[in-house]
Amino acid sequence: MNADQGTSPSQPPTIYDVARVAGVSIASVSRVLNGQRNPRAETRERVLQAVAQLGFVPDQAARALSARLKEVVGVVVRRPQWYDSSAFADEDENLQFPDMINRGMEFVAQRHGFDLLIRTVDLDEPDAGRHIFGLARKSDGLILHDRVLSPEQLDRLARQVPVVTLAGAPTPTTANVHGDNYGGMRELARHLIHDHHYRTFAFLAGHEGSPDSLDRGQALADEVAASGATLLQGEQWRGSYQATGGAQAITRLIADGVALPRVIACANDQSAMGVLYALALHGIDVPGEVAVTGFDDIPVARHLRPQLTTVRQPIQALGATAFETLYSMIGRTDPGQDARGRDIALPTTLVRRESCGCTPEDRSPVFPPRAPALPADPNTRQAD
Amino acid sequence: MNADQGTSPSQPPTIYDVARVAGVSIASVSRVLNGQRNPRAETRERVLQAVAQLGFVPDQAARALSARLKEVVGVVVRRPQWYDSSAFADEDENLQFPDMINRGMEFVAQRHGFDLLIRTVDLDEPDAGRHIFGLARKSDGLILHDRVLSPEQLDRLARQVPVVTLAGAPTPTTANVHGDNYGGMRELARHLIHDHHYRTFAFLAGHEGSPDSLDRGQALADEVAASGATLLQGEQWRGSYQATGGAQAITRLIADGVALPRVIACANDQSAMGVLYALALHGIDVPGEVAVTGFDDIPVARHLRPQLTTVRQPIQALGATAFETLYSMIGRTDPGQDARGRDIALPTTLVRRESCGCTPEDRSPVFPPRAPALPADPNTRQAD
DNA sequence: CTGAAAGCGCTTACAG
DNA sequence: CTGAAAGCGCTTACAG
Repeated sequence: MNADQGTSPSQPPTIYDVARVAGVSIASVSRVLNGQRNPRAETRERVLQAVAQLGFVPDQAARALSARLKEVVGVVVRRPQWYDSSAFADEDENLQFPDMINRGMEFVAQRHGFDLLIRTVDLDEPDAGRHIFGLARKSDGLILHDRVLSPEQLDRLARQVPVVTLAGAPTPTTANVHGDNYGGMRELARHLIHDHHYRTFAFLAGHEGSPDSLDRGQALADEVAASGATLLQGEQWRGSYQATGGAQAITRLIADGVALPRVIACANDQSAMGVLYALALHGIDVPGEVAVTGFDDIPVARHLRPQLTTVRQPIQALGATAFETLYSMIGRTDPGQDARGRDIALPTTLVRRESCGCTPEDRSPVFPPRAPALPADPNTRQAD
Repeated sequence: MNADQGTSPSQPPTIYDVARVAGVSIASVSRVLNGQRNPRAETRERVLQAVAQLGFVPDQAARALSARLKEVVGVVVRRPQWYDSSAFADEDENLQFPDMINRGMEFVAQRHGFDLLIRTVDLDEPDAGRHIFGLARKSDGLILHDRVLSPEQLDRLARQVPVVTLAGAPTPTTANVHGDNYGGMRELARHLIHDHHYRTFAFLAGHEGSPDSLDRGQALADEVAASGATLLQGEQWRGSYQATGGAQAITRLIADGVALPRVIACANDQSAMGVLYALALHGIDVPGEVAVTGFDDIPVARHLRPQLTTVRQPIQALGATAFETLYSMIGRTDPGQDARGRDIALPTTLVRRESCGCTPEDRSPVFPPRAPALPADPNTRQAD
């Protein structure tokens, strides 16, 4: 008899419809739905009944406008850049790492009723910054992966909305979350130097200016210097955090007739994948002739041949921590004891597999679980 | 002198601020920003000037409420389920496939000014459905990965908001997008049967009831039957679309002393990864003793040893097509010639690598590009 | 405990 | 071409 009967997409019911059916005011409907000020049992009952009958779910744009809270966090991921953009439009290469971080964010975000608005930006694009400011107006706060804004833009953005960066550096108005790059690479370097007695090294860097890459490279350089070993240097050891970048760098070095070092320590696992690929193509044995290591311990690292020795970052925890940090900044007007300005480092662990020259003693018949992927919920006594 | 000067997070400017600074009405501001009804050059000039000066960006919640368009699409991804949820909390295993699809969606979504609100749902959770309906009120439409709703729920949802499914089945009120599962697996099966002359097969299925898995299994079964070869059957050949599921299935079969078939065709690449892993653990040579194949051609497939023979799906195009289809349904009240009820299949291609027994002739020194990942923009004459 | 009303920040007929 | 005003669907002081 009414419009709701048709099969065509009818307008969803509004709070007015619920109020009418329940015979109460919209204020009462709002109150029972938001658990405010204990409505009378009967009122509550009638409202709930009407809500169920109509299948009412509040429109979140209206709610956001009124409550000044969207319950949405914007996430900006950097789109990989290419040396040769036409031949390698295969951007999916490095999907894994940022996506695992996002998964960690999402997990904790859900516990707070938040959703993630994900946006990939191409830094080559002229107004990448404008898109990020636009995203900010669809969200309550922003999490930025890996340097997507200039310091000036970042400052201007952080003045309008809470911002947390990943793999960046904290500013007075933003917080930063990262893995313990220096400590992780130091542990790996010591293993290579003292346990394996390797003497010549190269660090295949990530993209230019990346703080993660800088810290990792510095740790390796320091340990190599301390032990009197040799570190090859130069722009030819610049990668891109991608498999293609790693493969191309090695291919070029070999083509140029450069003597390879005993160890190639890569800025991340993706690069190492490309390096392994290129070395295999040229018949160079890993780890027999050249040892290769990564950083991150993305899930595929253990599926490579040889299995990749790497430094495990608590990838999902990075995302979870970034979200929790941002969440603590949202809706807070007092710039008092909040997270702004903090630099949060999460511990890493060395994972020795085969590509460094180790022989794993015990291989479990199934995949080793990636222990505590996420921190316990600090806001809940009991997991639900 | 005014509040904007401080370093504390000040309120972003509103359209009223812009109107005041420009000396015009908010209606005029709105008009120049939305390109409506050609405002006078001088008006336009003053507004733009004020906008730039204040760094004004419209609040999207307010815009959404007023314009009845959020420019947000909700994407629901299914969270993997585990046989043993405690030991394998390593959910990142199958991240790649859905995330690549999402990347394809995002790419075209950006061209329309849309963002993606991504939500992972745990089907074991009691009210997974409620969360999806909640997501719907934050979006203009929903894209559902791989069966996350019962047919009844789906119908109720589709009545309120446009819905496109991936790897599902179309309904009178929803559209579905999928790869050509049957055709792809048929081509692979014929290659295995007629080129390699294999005679015993097993199909490691995906999770129960998955239309993708069903279609792929059926294609294999049909070809095997047509050639008089043998297909092993039974619940022990049930996987989960995850590497862990594949590894466990094989480990269990071997423990049970079951004779392995000459070929294990897996429902997807992730499962094949786990199968390769488990076979290697038991010293079984691939493809010498057992050939293994996948489906999807996710980027790591070529990095496995042996390189994985598989059926390539146009993964990002699946996402892009899903978005375009949904987009065509948004804001459309006439249920006329729209996409509802359509089932859109995208072509697949066989990728012969090593795991089936082939020897790749030419390996390019770099990664072969994944040709046209995305369809051209039908709404733009010239790529920008 | 509950309702009438104001207000969140926009867009868009409606007049002029 | 432009402004005053209504309205999008909620939440939340403010009265009662």
